[in-house]
Amino acid sequence: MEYMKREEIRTLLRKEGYKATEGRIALISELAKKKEPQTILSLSKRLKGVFDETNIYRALESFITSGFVRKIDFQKSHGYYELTLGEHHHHLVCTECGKVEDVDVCADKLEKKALKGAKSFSNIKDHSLEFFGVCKTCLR
Amino acid sequence: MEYMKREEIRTLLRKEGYKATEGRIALISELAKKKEPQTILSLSKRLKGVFDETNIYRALESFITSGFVRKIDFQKSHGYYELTLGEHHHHLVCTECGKVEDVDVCADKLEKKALKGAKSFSNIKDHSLEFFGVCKTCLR
DNA sequence: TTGTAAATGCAAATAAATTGCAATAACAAT
DNA sequence: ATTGTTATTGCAATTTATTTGCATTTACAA
Repeated sequence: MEYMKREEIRTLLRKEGYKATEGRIALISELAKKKEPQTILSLSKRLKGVFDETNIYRALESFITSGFVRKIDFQKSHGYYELTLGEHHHHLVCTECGKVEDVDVCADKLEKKALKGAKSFSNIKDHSLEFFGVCKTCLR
Repeated sequence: MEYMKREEIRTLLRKEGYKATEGRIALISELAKKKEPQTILSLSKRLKGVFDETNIYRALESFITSGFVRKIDFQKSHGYYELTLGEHHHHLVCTECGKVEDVDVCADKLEKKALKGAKSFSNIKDHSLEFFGVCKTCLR
């Protein structure tokens, strides 16, 4: 994801059964602009006057259910959100400054293995995988 | 972790540079009693009169820094915490009812691989890995 | 014992997420 | 194009989660 055309976003929304409103289009557009996961606060600042915080919460929650947005935990008291369109990927996060870098590893195989060993589950829909360390800058 | 002796907890705290206070001992003892990650709310109910919520937050935060507690994301608006003593493990979580099952897979190897490909990091200290699905009970 | 720094409890503040509801907009069906 | 229906929105108010400040207390080294 780098940039998404308005029509592309409208199509996505309709396909998932949503009305293609300005607010939701703008939200998805903002998510698509950056490849790092974003906070509600940051999104709501950039969507001021277009889509308020309450609705960002509501939209993101439903998008997560639909499966094209993912909530990510960076060990903070608030969540981070990103589109799951395109290549699914994971992150390496600096525990000092919060810097985020994408990593090109994935737990697909582990997911299969985990499902095999599972007692109470017959399916796994998704997984989260984040790595934590101290970045080179903070190391001094 | 199943159960930790008082002296064992005191030793751990001292080793990590903390004063072995009743509150912290009780907190760690509660964490050790269950193998599922626990919420602040649940902990603070069980520690009523012994260690208040504020201090549970403070203690857990410092224990995370020390490395023997981990905060886990189950896609809720609040955190879950567990001891990382003993075998490090991951979870399979029901997105409907919140049921948690331990899984016996780990991303150790992926961690090494991720570090190799990392640009801004020269070390990785930890990782989180959670699987999400719908449990058999909720499937009806 | 006792001094001292760390830890605690309590109150209050801030931040994050959720809910209710009347007004509005999207879009399917005319 | 117009209209009716229903999802969606904005706003205000709540609730829940987390953090901070500070005076008092406690652990423990000396």
